[in-house]
Amino acid sequence: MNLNEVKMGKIACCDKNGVKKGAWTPEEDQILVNYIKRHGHGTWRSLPKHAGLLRCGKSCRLRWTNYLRPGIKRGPFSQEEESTIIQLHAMFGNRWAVIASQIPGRTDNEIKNYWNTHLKKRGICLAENLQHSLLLCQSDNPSHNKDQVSPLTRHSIQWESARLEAELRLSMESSQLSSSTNKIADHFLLLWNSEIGKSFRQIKSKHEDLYRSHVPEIASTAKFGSSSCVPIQAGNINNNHSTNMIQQEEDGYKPSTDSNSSSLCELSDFTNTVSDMLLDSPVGFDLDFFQGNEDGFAISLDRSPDNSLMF
DNA sequence: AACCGTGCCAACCGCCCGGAC
DNA sequence: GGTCCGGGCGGTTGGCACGGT
Repeated sequence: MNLNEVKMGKIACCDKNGVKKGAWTPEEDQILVNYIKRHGHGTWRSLPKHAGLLRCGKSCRLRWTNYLRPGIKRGPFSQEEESTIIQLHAMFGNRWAVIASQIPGRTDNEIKNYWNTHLKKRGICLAENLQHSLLLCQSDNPSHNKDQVSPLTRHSIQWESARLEAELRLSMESSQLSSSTNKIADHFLLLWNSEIGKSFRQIKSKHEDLYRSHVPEIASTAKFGSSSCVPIQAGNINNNHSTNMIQQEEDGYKPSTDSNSSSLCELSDFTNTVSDMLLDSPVGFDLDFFQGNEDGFAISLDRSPDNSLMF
């Protein structure tokens, strides 16, 4: 057992087999890189022996794919990458490999870590803050009648709170999805990368800009929510209006009929096209999975009407 | 200066899937 | 059809860094 393993706090159970564990040294990295450059990785299990490394093949593969492989992007995530992660996570849950495949230079491990340490926490904090704000508005201050709270604010809080809770719930439940969803995920990736997916993201951006410009108090704090951009209908929350975009408010805001209606038309067209594509799905899932309605369309990953994912 | 708590992230572990036999 | 094996994936662990007391 070497010093490094002692520092790592791990008893090298494989030491008796001559297999080293723990952090990789620069020397080991160099050996691995040189070998793969010359011979390719071949069979991972036999690689350590041929390369002269005292590691198991699995460890070599992990080190290569997550750290040494060319094209790995280090450093902080950009706004765009973050937004993509959130959107894809809303669709696929904890399927990090699928998400990573859409973000060049980032590994599944890195995305998983980023989600667990940054995004998930941010989502929970925001949801709690919003719920707290709502409670304060409604009960803590007797002189502060809830009717005096701006409908826009109240509606926004309800909306964001409900959506975040549902999004978090979905992320937890997604781990329980059956393997049949793999093919569904593939199909969604196809859509995501198509022109349709591209235009869908543009349309969504339009709605977000509209939303942000009229809900500054939410937009300024709701980085998670505003960038995730995948409003979700929460079934177990008492919010009667959460599925409707904010339409009428006391501050005189009147949504632009033109931009709204054209966006809705685009969304409607998008929905129809997607439905057509999904009819060709090799998986054969029923269309309860993907429903259109007057509010737009919904993707119900668990096929429960109470947990639909609203676009 | 020492200790403690917390966040980050590289690495490990165990399970699962698909291909070969 | 059953078994074995390699590889991939997601969850978890634990050392390090850093800030607060």
